[in-house]
Amino acid sequence: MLFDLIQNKISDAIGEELNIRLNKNFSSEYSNPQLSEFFNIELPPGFDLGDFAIPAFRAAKPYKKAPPLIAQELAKYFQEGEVSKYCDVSTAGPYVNFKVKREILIGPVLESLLLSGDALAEKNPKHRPNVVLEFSSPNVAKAFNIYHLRSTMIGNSLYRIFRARGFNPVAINHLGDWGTQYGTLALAFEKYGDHFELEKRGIPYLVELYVRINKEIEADPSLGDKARAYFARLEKGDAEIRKLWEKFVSLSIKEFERTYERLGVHFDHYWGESFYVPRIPALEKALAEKKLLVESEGAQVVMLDRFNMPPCLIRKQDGSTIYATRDLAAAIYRHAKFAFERMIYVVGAEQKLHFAQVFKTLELMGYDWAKRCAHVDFGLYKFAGDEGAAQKMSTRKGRFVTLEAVLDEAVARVLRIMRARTADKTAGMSDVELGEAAEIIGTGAIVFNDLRTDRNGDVHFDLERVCDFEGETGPYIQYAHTRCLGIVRNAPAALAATDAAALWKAAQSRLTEPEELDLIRTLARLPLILDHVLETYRPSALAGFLIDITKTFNAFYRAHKVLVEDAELARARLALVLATQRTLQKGLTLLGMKTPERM
RNA sequence: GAUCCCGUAGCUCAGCUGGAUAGAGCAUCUGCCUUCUAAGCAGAGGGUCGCAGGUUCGAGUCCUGCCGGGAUCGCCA
Repeated sequence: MLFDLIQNKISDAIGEELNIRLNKNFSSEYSNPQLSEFFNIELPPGFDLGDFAIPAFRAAKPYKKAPPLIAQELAKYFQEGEVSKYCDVSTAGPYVNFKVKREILIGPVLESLLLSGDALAEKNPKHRPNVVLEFSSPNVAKAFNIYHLRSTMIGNSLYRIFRARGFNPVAINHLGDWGTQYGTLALAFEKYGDHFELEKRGIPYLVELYVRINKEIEADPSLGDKARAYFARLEKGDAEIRKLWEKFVSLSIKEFERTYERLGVHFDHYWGESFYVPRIPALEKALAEKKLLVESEGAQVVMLDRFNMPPCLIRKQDGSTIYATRDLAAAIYRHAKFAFERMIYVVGAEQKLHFAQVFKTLELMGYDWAKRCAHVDFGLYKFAGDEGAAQKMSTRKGRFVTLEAVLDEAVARVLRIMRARTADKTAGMSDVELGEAAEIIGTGAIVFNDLRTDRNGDVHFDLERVCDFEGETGPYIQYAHTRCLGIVRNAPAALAATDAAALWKAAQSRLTEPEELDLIRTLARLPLILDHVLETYRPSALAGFLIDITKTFNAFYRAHKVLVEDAELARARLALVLATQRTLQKGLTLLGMKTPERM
């Protein structure tokens, strides 16, 4: 997009002058051709200083001059060069600061921000490389609990941002539909299962059975062997167990899809683990041909001790496969199918070793694309336990919080708040509209709380706190967005009818206040932030950025009235409000959140 | 025991990958609805960035060693 180019153009121009023009003048004196070693471009701490900066510390030694002196000489060169068309160049002690000129901000930058939301933040190269994203991947016959939200929303957000930035993402839901646990469940169902109850209660009933059988296995380990035997039968194609398993899978997918729809999450493929089972023989053949497969303690494994890792298990003692086997087959299949530029696994940090083993095994098999696979890991959800200590969830122990219950609670609280508001705020809103808004705000609060936390750490989840809806929350951003919409709605007909070109023109002559220009500067950083998210796989950076925009907008909102008597000034500020509204909407959409019309 | 992650205000977290005086939110205190939505805004107090060394012009950020918390370490996923 346009302001994307401008940001790049400015920083490129700075870099270019650094390396070519300045080089000529400085290098003869100091005989070092690589100025970029001594100078780097960075962002200053505040807009009052500038939009870009170059510190002069590192050059002090080779040039044998004090940093402030170097900064001054450097600034002089920039002031005479190409960059001075876009920026005011000044020095502040040892720093050279570049402040984008007002006519650039209210010119091309604002113009591009006024484009429709779809064009905002987008990059459209001719070639769109495939990026495979595996995320969410809940286990069949288990509740979709709040812990799954991390993988689901991080993956969903990356999916949306990849698409916006010129990639072709492929979303795969790697359902946990295979493995010993289905032997365990089949055993439980055979022991005390009831088809009538299953039809009536669905997944919760299966979860109950699962918790019950695990308690028994703990007391009687021989039952565990029996469960493994059941899975071995399933894998060999035992018709009776297979039929039961299929029932569990279809019931589960139906339930998951309800949740995905509520969250606006989309998958291109539901390829669970079982999907890759037919491809395992070919995998084993390849492993054997490369002489990687060895027998150890009765199991078939790939030894990784050279790399300081335990062996990667391919087949267990009882002859059945294990998740690593399926992950290997899956990776090979996906590469053959998509020739991906990157493949990203959004899976919890507790599986770090597992993915290290899988990637290493692929590498040993000679697949150079193993380097392009990444495990995007994240921490746990923790709850305040009875003793005040954070507690980990465990389906086996029956300790979990279902996502549905959390979302419902948040929505109910929002509804209560909305109903308690003064009549004029929700005036004209029917019960249905009220309900729809509450759904958007409530789920948004939960989603935002999840995404704003850096994925490296654990999420301390406290429903009371999350549902406070004050301060830096999802509703905070949605609220600013509805304020923007409110201004547009309240604009007199003549003003509202103004087209984008006229708005932009008004802005060019009338936007002068610092709050107005800072808002444009902030909005203009969206593309930089998005690319940062894709480098680090951290949607939390986007969440934090939306908070920044909201704060800056609220400061503007408080300081200046938009719909003023002076029609031209009103038009100018309306342009800014529209730019903010579109940026916020785009940002929230990329996080997987919706925007209510009123709240 | 080994490997990896985390430790920043009373609580929950940012800190743009080494730069300008360590920032928010919650909680506490003080102001602001006759101005487009107060789920908001402005302000105050609160810090030896776990501890000790090291690298450097410069360290919350990098390296080493401790301390504390968590995850993982072959037949679960």
